[in-house]
Amino acid sequence: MSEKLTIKEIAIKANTSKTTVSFYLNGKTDKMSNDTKKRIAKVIEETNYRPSMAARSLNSKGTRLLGVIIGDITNTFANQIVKGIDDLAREKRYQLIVGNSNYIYENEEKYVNRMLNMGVDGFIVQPSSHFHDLVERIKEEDKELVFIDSQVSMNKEKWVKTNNYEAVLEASESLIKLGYENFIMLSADPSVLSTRLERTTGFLDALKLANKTCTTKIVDENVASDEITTFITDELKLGSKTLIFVANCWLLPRVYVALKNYRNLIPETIGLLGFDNLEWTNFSSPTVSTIVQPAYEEGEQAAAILIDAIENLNEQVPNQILKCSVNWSESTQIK
Amino acid sequence: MSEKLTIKEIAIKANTSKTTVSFYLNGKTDKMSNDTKKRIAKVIEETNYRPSMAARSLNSKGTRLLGVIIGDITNTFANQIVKGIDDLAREKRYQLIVGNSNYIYENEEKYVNRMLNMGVDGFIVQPSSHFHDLVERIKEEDKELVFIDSQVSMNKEKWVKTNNYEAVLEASESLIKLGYENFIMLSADPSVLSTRLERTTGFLDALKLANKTCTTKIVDENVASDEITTFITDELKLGSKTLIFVANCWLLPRVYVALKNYRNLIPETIGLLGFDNLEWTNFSSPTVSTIVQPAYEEGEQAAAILIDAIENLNEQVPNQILKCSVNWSESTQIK
DNA sequence: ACTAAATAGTAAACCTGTTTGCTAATAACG
DNA sequence: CGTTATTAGCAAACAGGTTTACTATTTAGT
Repeated sequence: MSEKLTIKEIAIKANTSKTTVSFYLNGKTDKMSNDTKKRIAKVIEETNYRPSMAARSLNSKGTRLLGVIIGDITNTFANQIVKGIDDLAREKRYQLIVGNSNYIYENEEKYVNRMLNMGVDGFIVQPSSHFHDLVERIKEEDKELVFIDSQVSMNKEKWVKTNNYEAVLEASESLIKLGYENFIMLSADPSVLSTRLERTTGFLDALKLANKTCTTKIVDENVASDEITTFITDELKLGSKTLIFVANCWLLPRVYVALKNYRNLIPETIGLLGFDNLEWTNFSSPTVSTIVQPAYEEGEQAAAILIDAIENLNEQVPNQILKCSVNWSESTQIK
Repeated sequence: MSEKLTIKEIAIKANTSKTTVSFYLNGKTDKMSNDTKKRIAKVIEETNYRPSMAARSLNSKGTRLLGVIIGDITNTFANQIVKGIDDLAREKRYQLIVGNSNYIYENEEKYVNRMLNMGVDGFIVQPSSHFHDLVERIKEEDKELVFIDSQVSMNKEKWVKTNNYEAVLEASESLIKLGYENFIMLSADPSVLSTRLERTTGFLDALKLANKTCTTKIVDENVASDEITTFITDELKLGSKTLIFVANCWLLPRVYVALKNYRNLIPETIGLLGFDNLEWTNFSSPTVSTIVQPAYEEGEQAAAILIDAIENLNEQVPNQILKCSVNWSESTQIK
């Protein structure tokens, strides 16, 4: 079927030239008679003509594509971020290309290259700590970059994040006051993601201020549930009030399962504090207290900053720190 | 900085012609001396040259972009589908562009147009019932299309789905045998999505076979929780065993909350059967029985079929019906 | 040794829009 | 009325690759 129509055919049908049609399509209609405009509009309408993006972006006018690289899109937090980005991007007529890095440098590199290939106008990245080298590559090609959630260098880049450190510090302090004596922290490798480091440091600093110590376990996503269960069981010094802080949302369910036989001790003897707005923590018994990040807003902000940079406006304030809130629930006593 | 290099410069540096470099880039190296190959490889390596996708796809060679249009990316089911598609696509060097339709025709249309603009090589779509008109538009442009989850016309299109009807029918029948007398069904509008219709029909057919009747409530995503709570409360004829079937994953938490004051009656007096693999149903108390679709596999299959069609291979069998399983849990008695 | 076939490589046309530089035609001005 | 300024519009060059059609050089075959 589709003899795919080109701007040339439109021009012929509208009895004008390619140039004029092109101007029309790009809104440069100031030097154009109403009659011509109408003729072109009519033909475009009738033929349902849509210009080829490929040909357009050949002239390096930009592709209206944004590259989004995020650690794990299957978790709710990342999901909401992307939704926030997408909603704003769509409003501004940009389209997302999303990549899942699993926080692995090789994947980040692969996506950066691919997205540069495709001619994205800019990047929003939740970077692993190794992303550093890729920043240069992106800058070499004059593409804009906004970090989200985590960051690599505070210096020159644009970013949006949440106050992980302060939020954990404050929440921990208020829990310490409730009389917990024994502390356990579980986290994924803090050297991989700056937010992880902020969270673990926040917790440890709170303990330090209160002269408490803590047992820490660093795990990765492949950790066996058994291993966590064994660890938790070993570390629970029953009799002394224990607070368990789980720094990553995907880790929380595993810890929760490990606590299966101790649920009746929650929250009096065992306190549990997690991260992020997970649907199930509202339905579990007991429900779980979590520190909640404004993920959707984070995404919106990042998109606004990026698009602003791409279009050379200077309206958005870069580098925003958004505040977390705490969803106090049954797994911790309330002050 | 970046004097962006073109194939011409590479050719000059490698002391050869554009043509030869182009052939090299596309793997047409059969008629090429090893020496030439090495020279080109070296220059590309040194300069970190990457050809412009825009220029490439101008020659209508395809963009290696796949358009994915899905109802609601924030639910786990859709998420797993997209992950399945993405994993396979990445393996085959395709890139996804994902759009959220919210099951609304206008959004579907917008995304189809935009993705056609961008020159995607094909579509994977979870279509609303109104998608019909867009099928033609896609076919007019000779793009491939694979429906996933839902479908519009059984006739000519390719699709991958799960056996919603049979799964619901069987699960319901086995529950009816346990002695439930009173039946409640909640669903989103079945006329919008074919899977919804299959599920509701499956449930009603099971009841019909057993000579039972059912109270049905059709809601949309904006329904107030209060409304559901009131409905549930009104319909629960305590004393007679009641089975509640919730046909949509996003609806289940709202119903669950509505049952707050009746949880001790579960599962003896009240049975609850939901849909999809939701993390929280494993942590709630009681845990919830759900019919689980093999979402990730569905995505993989769809991607395999689509890519197969794009590349004109005929290796994949189109039109697969994957089997659901049931995650029997505490919200229903077990046979 | 001489033709036919295979090999290695290239110049030029092409894909579809955008942008530049120029030309008529009309309007404004003195 | 003649000259300049403005308006409306177009031909041609261009963007960065791919593909076609053709040439020159070897190799193979008899």
